[in-house]
Amino acid sequence: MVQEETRKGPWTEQEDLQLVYFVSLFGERRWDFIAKVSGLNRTGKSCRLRWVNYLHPGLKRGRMTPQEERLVLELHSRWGNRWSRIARKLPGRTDNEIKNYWRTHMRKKAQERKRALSLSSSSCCSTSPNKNIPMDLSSKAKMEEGSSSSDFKDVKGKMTEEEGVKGYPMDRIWDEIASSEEVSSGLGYEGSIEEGSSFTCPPMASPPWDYCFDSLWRMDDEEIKLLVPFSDLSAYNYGHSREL
DNA sequence: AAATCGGGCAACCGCACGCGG
DNA sequence: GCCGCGTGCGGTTGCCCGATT
Repeated sequence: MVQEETRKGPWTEQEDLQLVYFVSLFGERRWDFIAKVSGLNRTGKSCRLRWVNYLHPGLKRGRMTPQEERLVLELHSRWGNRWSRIARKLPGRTDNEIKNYWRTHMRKKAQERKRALSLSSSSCCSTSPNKNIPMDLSSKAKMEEGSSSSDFKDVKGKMTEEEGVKGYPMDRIWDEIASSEEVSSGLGYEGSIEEGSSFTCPPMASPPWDYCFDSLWRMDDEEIKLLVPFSDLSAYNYGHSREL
């Protein structure tokens, strides 16, 4: 018998149902095993991803709240692109979701700044760069010029190879975009996010996290301490079914 | 009304890490 | 110590759909 080719692409409702059923039977582990016994012609990785990003019962749907947006900004300025780590601070949100949010958010910001730059460059000179825009303008301009039809991802790929070597790593650019955004939004994160500081942040509206019994959003002691101002600790006092 | 563009998001890929044999 | 396997993570791609022209 010829082995059927592994399926790729969007999941069907039937596949979702199958996956949910088998996960309920065997738990959130042994994804290869689940992929096999379920009869889904998917890889274990694909099953896991589908579960984590879409089918998990604790997932929150819909737009990010302003509180979540601020938190993402704050945590990204602290940790960089550690999406999974950031996601653990946002119960109900996945790393993928946050990553996507950040990308589009930053793309928007980059476009706005590009617009602002082109406006200011017509009336202003290059000798007195705006202090709120710490980025090397030539690098930035290059970066954005290269983005025909504003396809930022391509630019980013190039930056890591070309610009990055020249001493302007993409991460730094993203950080600077973010930090300038923080400054401009008057949030003044800089002082409060130092390691060991009090890390104050506006309290999040406490969502009904009680249903998050599983381990997607576990956190270690240090992280819990960090988060105490945000939400009632007891919300995280659920049983963990798996170790990390 | 049709074509084009851009944002949002789901999913894939490759690499790294941890663990057991 | 090495190897293979399972899993997690970050980066990237491609599709869908609403907005705009």
